Amino acid sequence: MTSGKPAPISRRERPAKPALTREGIVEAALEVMRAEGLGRVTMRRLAQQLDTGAASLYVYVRNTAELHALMLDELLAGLDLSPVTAEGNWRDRLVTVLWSYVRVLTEHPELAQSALVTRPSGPGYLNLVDGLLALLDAGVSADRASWAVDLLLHFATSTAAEQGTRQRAIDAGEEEDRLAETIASTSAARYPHIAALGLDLLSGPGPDRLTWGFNVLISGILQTPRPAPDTAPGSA
Amino acid sequence: MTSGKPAPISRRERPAKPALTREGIVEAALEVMRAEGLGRVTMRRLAQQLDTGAASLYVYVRNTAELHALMLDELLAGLDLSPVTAEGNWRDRLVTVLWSYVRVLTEHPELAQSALVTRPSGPGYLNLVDGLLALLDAGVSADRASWAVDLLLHFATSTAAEQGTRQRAIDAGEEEDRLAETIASTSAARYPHIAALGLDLLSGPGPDRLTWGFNVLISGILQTPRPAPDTAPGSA
DNA sequence: ACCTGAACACCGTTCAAGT
DNA sequence: ACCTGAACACCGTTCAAGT
Repeated sequence: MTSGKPAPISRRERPAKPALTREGIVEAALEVMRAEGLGRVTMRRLAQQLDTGAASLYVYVRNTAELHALMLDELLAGLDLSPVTAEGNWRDRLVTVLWSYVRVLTEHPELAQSALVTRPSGPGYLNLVDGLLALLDAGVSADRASWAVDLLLHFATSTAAEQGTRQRAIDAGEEEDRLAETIASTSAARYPHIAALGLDLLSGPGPDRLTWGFNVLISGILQTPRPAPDTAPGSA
Repeated sequence: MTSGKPAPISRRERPAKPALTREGIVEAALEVMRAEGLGRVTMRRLAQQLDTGAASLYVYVRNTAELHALMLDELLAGLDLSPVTAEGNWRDRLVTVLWSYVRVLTEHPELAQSALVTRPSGPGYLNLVDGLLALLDAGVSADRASWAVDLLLHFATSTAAEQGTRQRAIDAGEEEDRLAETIASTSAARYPHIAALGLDLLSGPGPDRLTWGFNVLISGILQTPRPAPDTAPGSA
């Protein structure tokens, strides 16, 4: 992706065997993921890709969870944060940045899922958070921005995790069908409100819905102050 | 670990060997989960618990994902939905029900994670959705309630998934420490807004924060109409 | 119809031993 | 210091064969 490495070890020929580095491992992992999905990014498969043994990877990466976190951060480092400093309505710019975050995660939905469990902490993530805070600065106080950024990213991440994995999962659509069937066959007596809504309930998280969600969150944030700390604020 | 196994095979005595059923399997799975965590609820471990072979389970359960969904629905069926029909402010009652949902999921956080991927569709879930719709009915139009219930459950589920798994994950706290360290050592130049907030950024999703989140969502929902369908509404 | 053993094709992680 | 093979302790799922 960056630049062509000029044949590092190569005793004579060989595709290179690029000498293990943390960065190289992460890059290879992203490659495998793009080609075969995160499910195939296992230590063993990855070692094979790098022409080494699985055990070697543990010199550079603590475990699979850390590997995933590194992969995600690499992706986040590629985000376009220019809207942060652009002209125009801060709300619109905020939504734009959030959308670009969701877009990245939706392309690699399994990573989104792992981000839900292991909170990222790399430079890519910190950059994003800092940008979002800058945008929120225009609209809310700092303490509220702190919770707000968490809420917004949380929503964005979990939406991506949900959507994406669902596309792939369980033979695409079968699940949807099952739910649709359930709703259709549901006695209006047992679940009256669901029956009344019918299929609208699963119109699914299209783009409209995500944008609506962002707007709900932002409006809500603007209207809801943080509660005053009740117990001593410094209590560990 | 649990108790001394009292002579297992015995053709005469025996605790019963309860004859496999879908319900029995789910129940046993919940037992194993409560005792050893969802990570240990594997087909093989479960089969062992039920004194049979792993292959036998596939007669009753399509795969591991379905098993997890069944387990979750069983848990949801136990929710207290009485606030739905109680007296009082609908917003408060809505938050109460959502809180009870989160409480269940937080006790079994790994299930929350799986719920994010495989949308539940059992009676327990439908019951909950119907109840939430009933509550929302007091405040918003039906079409908005449809999206709202999704958004609220989504937030609740992912919060539980995040919190819970994080407690266990990566040696409890190490990750937090790492992030805190990063923030502390962060040059205020590179991430000025993060530096300005300092540790408040990771004050963590305590109860206050979840309640704040629900209030943000509800306020936002009340203020944000669904967009008018732009393209032909019936387009597949 | 239900149940089973055995097999297939995998996993993450550790560790003693090599270079 | 880094790398490796081999081992440990597991997985989900399928399938032919039994009852």
